[in-house]
Amino acid sequence: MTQSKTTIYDIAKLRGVSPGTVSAVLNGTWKQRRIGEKTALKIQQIADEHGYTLNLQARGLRTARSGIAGFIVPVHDNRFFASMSHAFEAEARNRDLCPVIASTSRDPEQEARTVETLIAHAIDFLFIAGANDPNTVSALCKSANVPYIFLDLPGENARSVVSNNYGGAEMLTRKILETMPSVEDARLAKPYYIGGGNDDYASTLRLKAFKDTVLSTGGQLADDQILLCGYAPSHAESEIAGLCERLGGLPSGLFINSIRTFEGALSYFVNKPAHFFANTSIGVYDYDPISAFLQFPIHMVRQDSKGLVSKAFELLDSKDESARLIIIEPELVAPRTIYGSFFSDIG
Amino acid sequence: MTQSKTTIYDIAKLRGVSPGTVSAVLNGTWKQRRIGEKTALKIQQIADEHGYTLNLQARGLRTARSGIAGFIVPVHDNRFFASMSHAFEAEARNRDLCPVIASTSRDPEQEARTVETLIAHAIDFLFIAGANDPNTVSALCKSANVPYIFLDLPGENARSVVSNNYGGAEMLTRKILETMPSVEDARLAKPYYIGGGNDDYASTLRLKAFKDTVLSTGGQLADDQILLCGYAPSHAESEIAGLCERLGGLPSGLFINSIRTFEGALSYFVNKPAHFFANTSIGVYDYDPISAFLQFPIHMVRQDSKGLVSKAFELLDSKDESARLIIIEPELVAPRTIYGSFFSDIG
DNA sequence: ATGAAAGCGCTAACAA
DNA sequence: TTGTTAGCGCTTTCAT
Repeated sequence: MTQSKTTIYDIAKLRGVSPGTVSAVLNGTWKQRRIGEKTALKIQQIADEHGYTLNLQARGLRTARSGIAGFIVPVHDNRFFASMSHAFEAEARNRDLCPVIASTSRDPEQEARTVETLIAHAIDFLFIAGANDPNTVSALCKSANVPYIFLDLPGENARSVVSNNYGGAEMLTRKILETMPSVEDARLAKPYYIGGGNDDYASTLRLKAFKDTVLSTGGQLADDQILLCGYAPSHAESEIAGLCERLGGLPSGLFINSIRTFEGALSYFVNKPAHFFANTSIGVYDYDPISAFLQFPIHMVRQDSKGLVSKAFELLDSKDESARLIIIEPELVAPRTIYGSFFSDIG
Repeated sequence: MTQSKTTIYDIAKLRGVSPGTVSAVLNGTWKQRRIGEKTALKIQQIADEHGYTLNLQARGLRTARSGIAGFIVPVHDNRFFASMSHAFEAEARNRDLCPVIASTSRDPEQEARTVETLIAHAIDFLFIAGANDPNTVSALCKSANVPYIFLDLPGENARSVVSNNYGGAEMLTRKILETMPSVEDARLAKPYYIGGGNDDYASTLRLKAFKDTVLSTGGQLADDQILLCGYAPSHAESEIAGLCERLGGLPSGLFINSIRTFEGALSYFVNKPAHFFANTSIGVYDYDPISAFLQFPIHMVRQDSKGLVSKAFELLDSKDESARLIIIEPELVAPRTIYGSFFSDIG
């Protein structure tokens, strides 16, 4: 493999035509350039024989576009974002673009660098899901004149498509309140909220919805009902262990803010007997298909990842570039718990 | 935003120096070019003020490399592949490369097109996980002189890093056989295998390991113990429903070939009472954290996605380009089922 | 310590 | 119906 790559010049020379002709043939514009079919065929054939491969960097340099559609996610190993990636890929392919997906590990600096790199590759447009530093992203895209849309987490003064965190949390809280068994012990007879913080966009809205809904339905709400322990499963585990020990059992209602928090809770639950779960109603703000089959019923909120992506593409198509926020409704998923005979009344 | 992008020429003119100088300053080679520090600083400043952004396509065209590391996965929304993507991103970033991840939806044609596109962008190297048509991928990369490594599914005559499917399935089968409760009914007292096909690389090995292990431990093995129903959860659901109806219950051993097959099985299990699961031992060839907490114990195999990726990078670094197959061991994950009191003896 | 200039491979406007 | 040519923005060798 000492021979360097074949270019249109090589082919032109081989066939005794001009590079321009070869170019036209190879990129499909030869009909409008009214190039003879025999020439075209022959050129194609030579290209194939010599294993010609297009140099997209050269084309991109010339045309000032790359045909790349960029998508940035915080992490790949997360159902919600992975599902968005999937939808993004499909639609980008539909449009004959090359989807390029990058992740930032939630690091603002890496986010900025990634955006810069993508811009430097002359991407056609950029979607950013769960941005860490929306303002910087906005500034970079704007100055490079690259169309961009935020997903899941909105940017100020930019086009954004987000999930209805408030509405979803309200639904979930209502469901928990509805199905909360009545218990004697006053300290147990209250809904608790666990997981995440109050600093990120989504969690702030969810927590507010939880509070509003509890209060508006005449429930009590004290500070000790809110356990902000971040997203790490291990923290959630110790936090919920502490709670259950303080209270002497599971509270009758539990709003769990993410699937990772839930995993932590499960680690604590693992040693508990079945009756431990008899007097509680649990909701998780996230979706996982297997959680639906646990021995106790879990109410889950599934965000519409496909819907988010497809709306973002609609926004991109509408030439209206004014900032606007589109809100997509999530869905409440009922438990499918195996314990039909036991819990079905509160399912 | 009518002004077009700033280039090194603009900056050169602004400062009254030559484009070459600006280039050297902006790409960090100015020290070895022995350019004055004051000049360098000034040029940097002008670049910043004018929002200069590098054009990587131009650089790539010139240098014939792009600084892009390519990774192809079949799908994004899958724990195993998502985890590999994550590891890939991290390591590529470590090396100051831009990680680009694309998926093919298991479509060989899309796979080929994606490889071509990435090659056309002059990627530095390519990893392909779960390739659909390894031979085509090999041919394309080889002819473009792009280093490439297969992951999870090996290519003929190419460097590959794969999971030990045979060994993993053997472990899992052994564990199932060990923990299989003894039952009266002869038709139930056998291990069954469900899910996938016998055409793809991984499944072939797993099935073979299952058969070998069952036979080598003196077990019986008839055709009806093997249910190849593909990967769709819905197929798995009806298949397992049929099986349980034929047998009058769950067999005492069940080898489930993938998490999606398992999801299908759960859909059938959902209406069953607890005693339905009393006399069975279930193993799943895949890992899911929440499955570990189901009411009946699930033995799982977790493939070492990080290990696969890191070995692939090692292979890339070793300049030895000869084809070789590296095998990574998966891990058997014990159940953490909540039913400690009930199933702990067979856990 | 810096400038000049060639050229990476392709496209597209203009000629012929 | 095809050829010619001028760049796209950057790097890099050779001058100075």
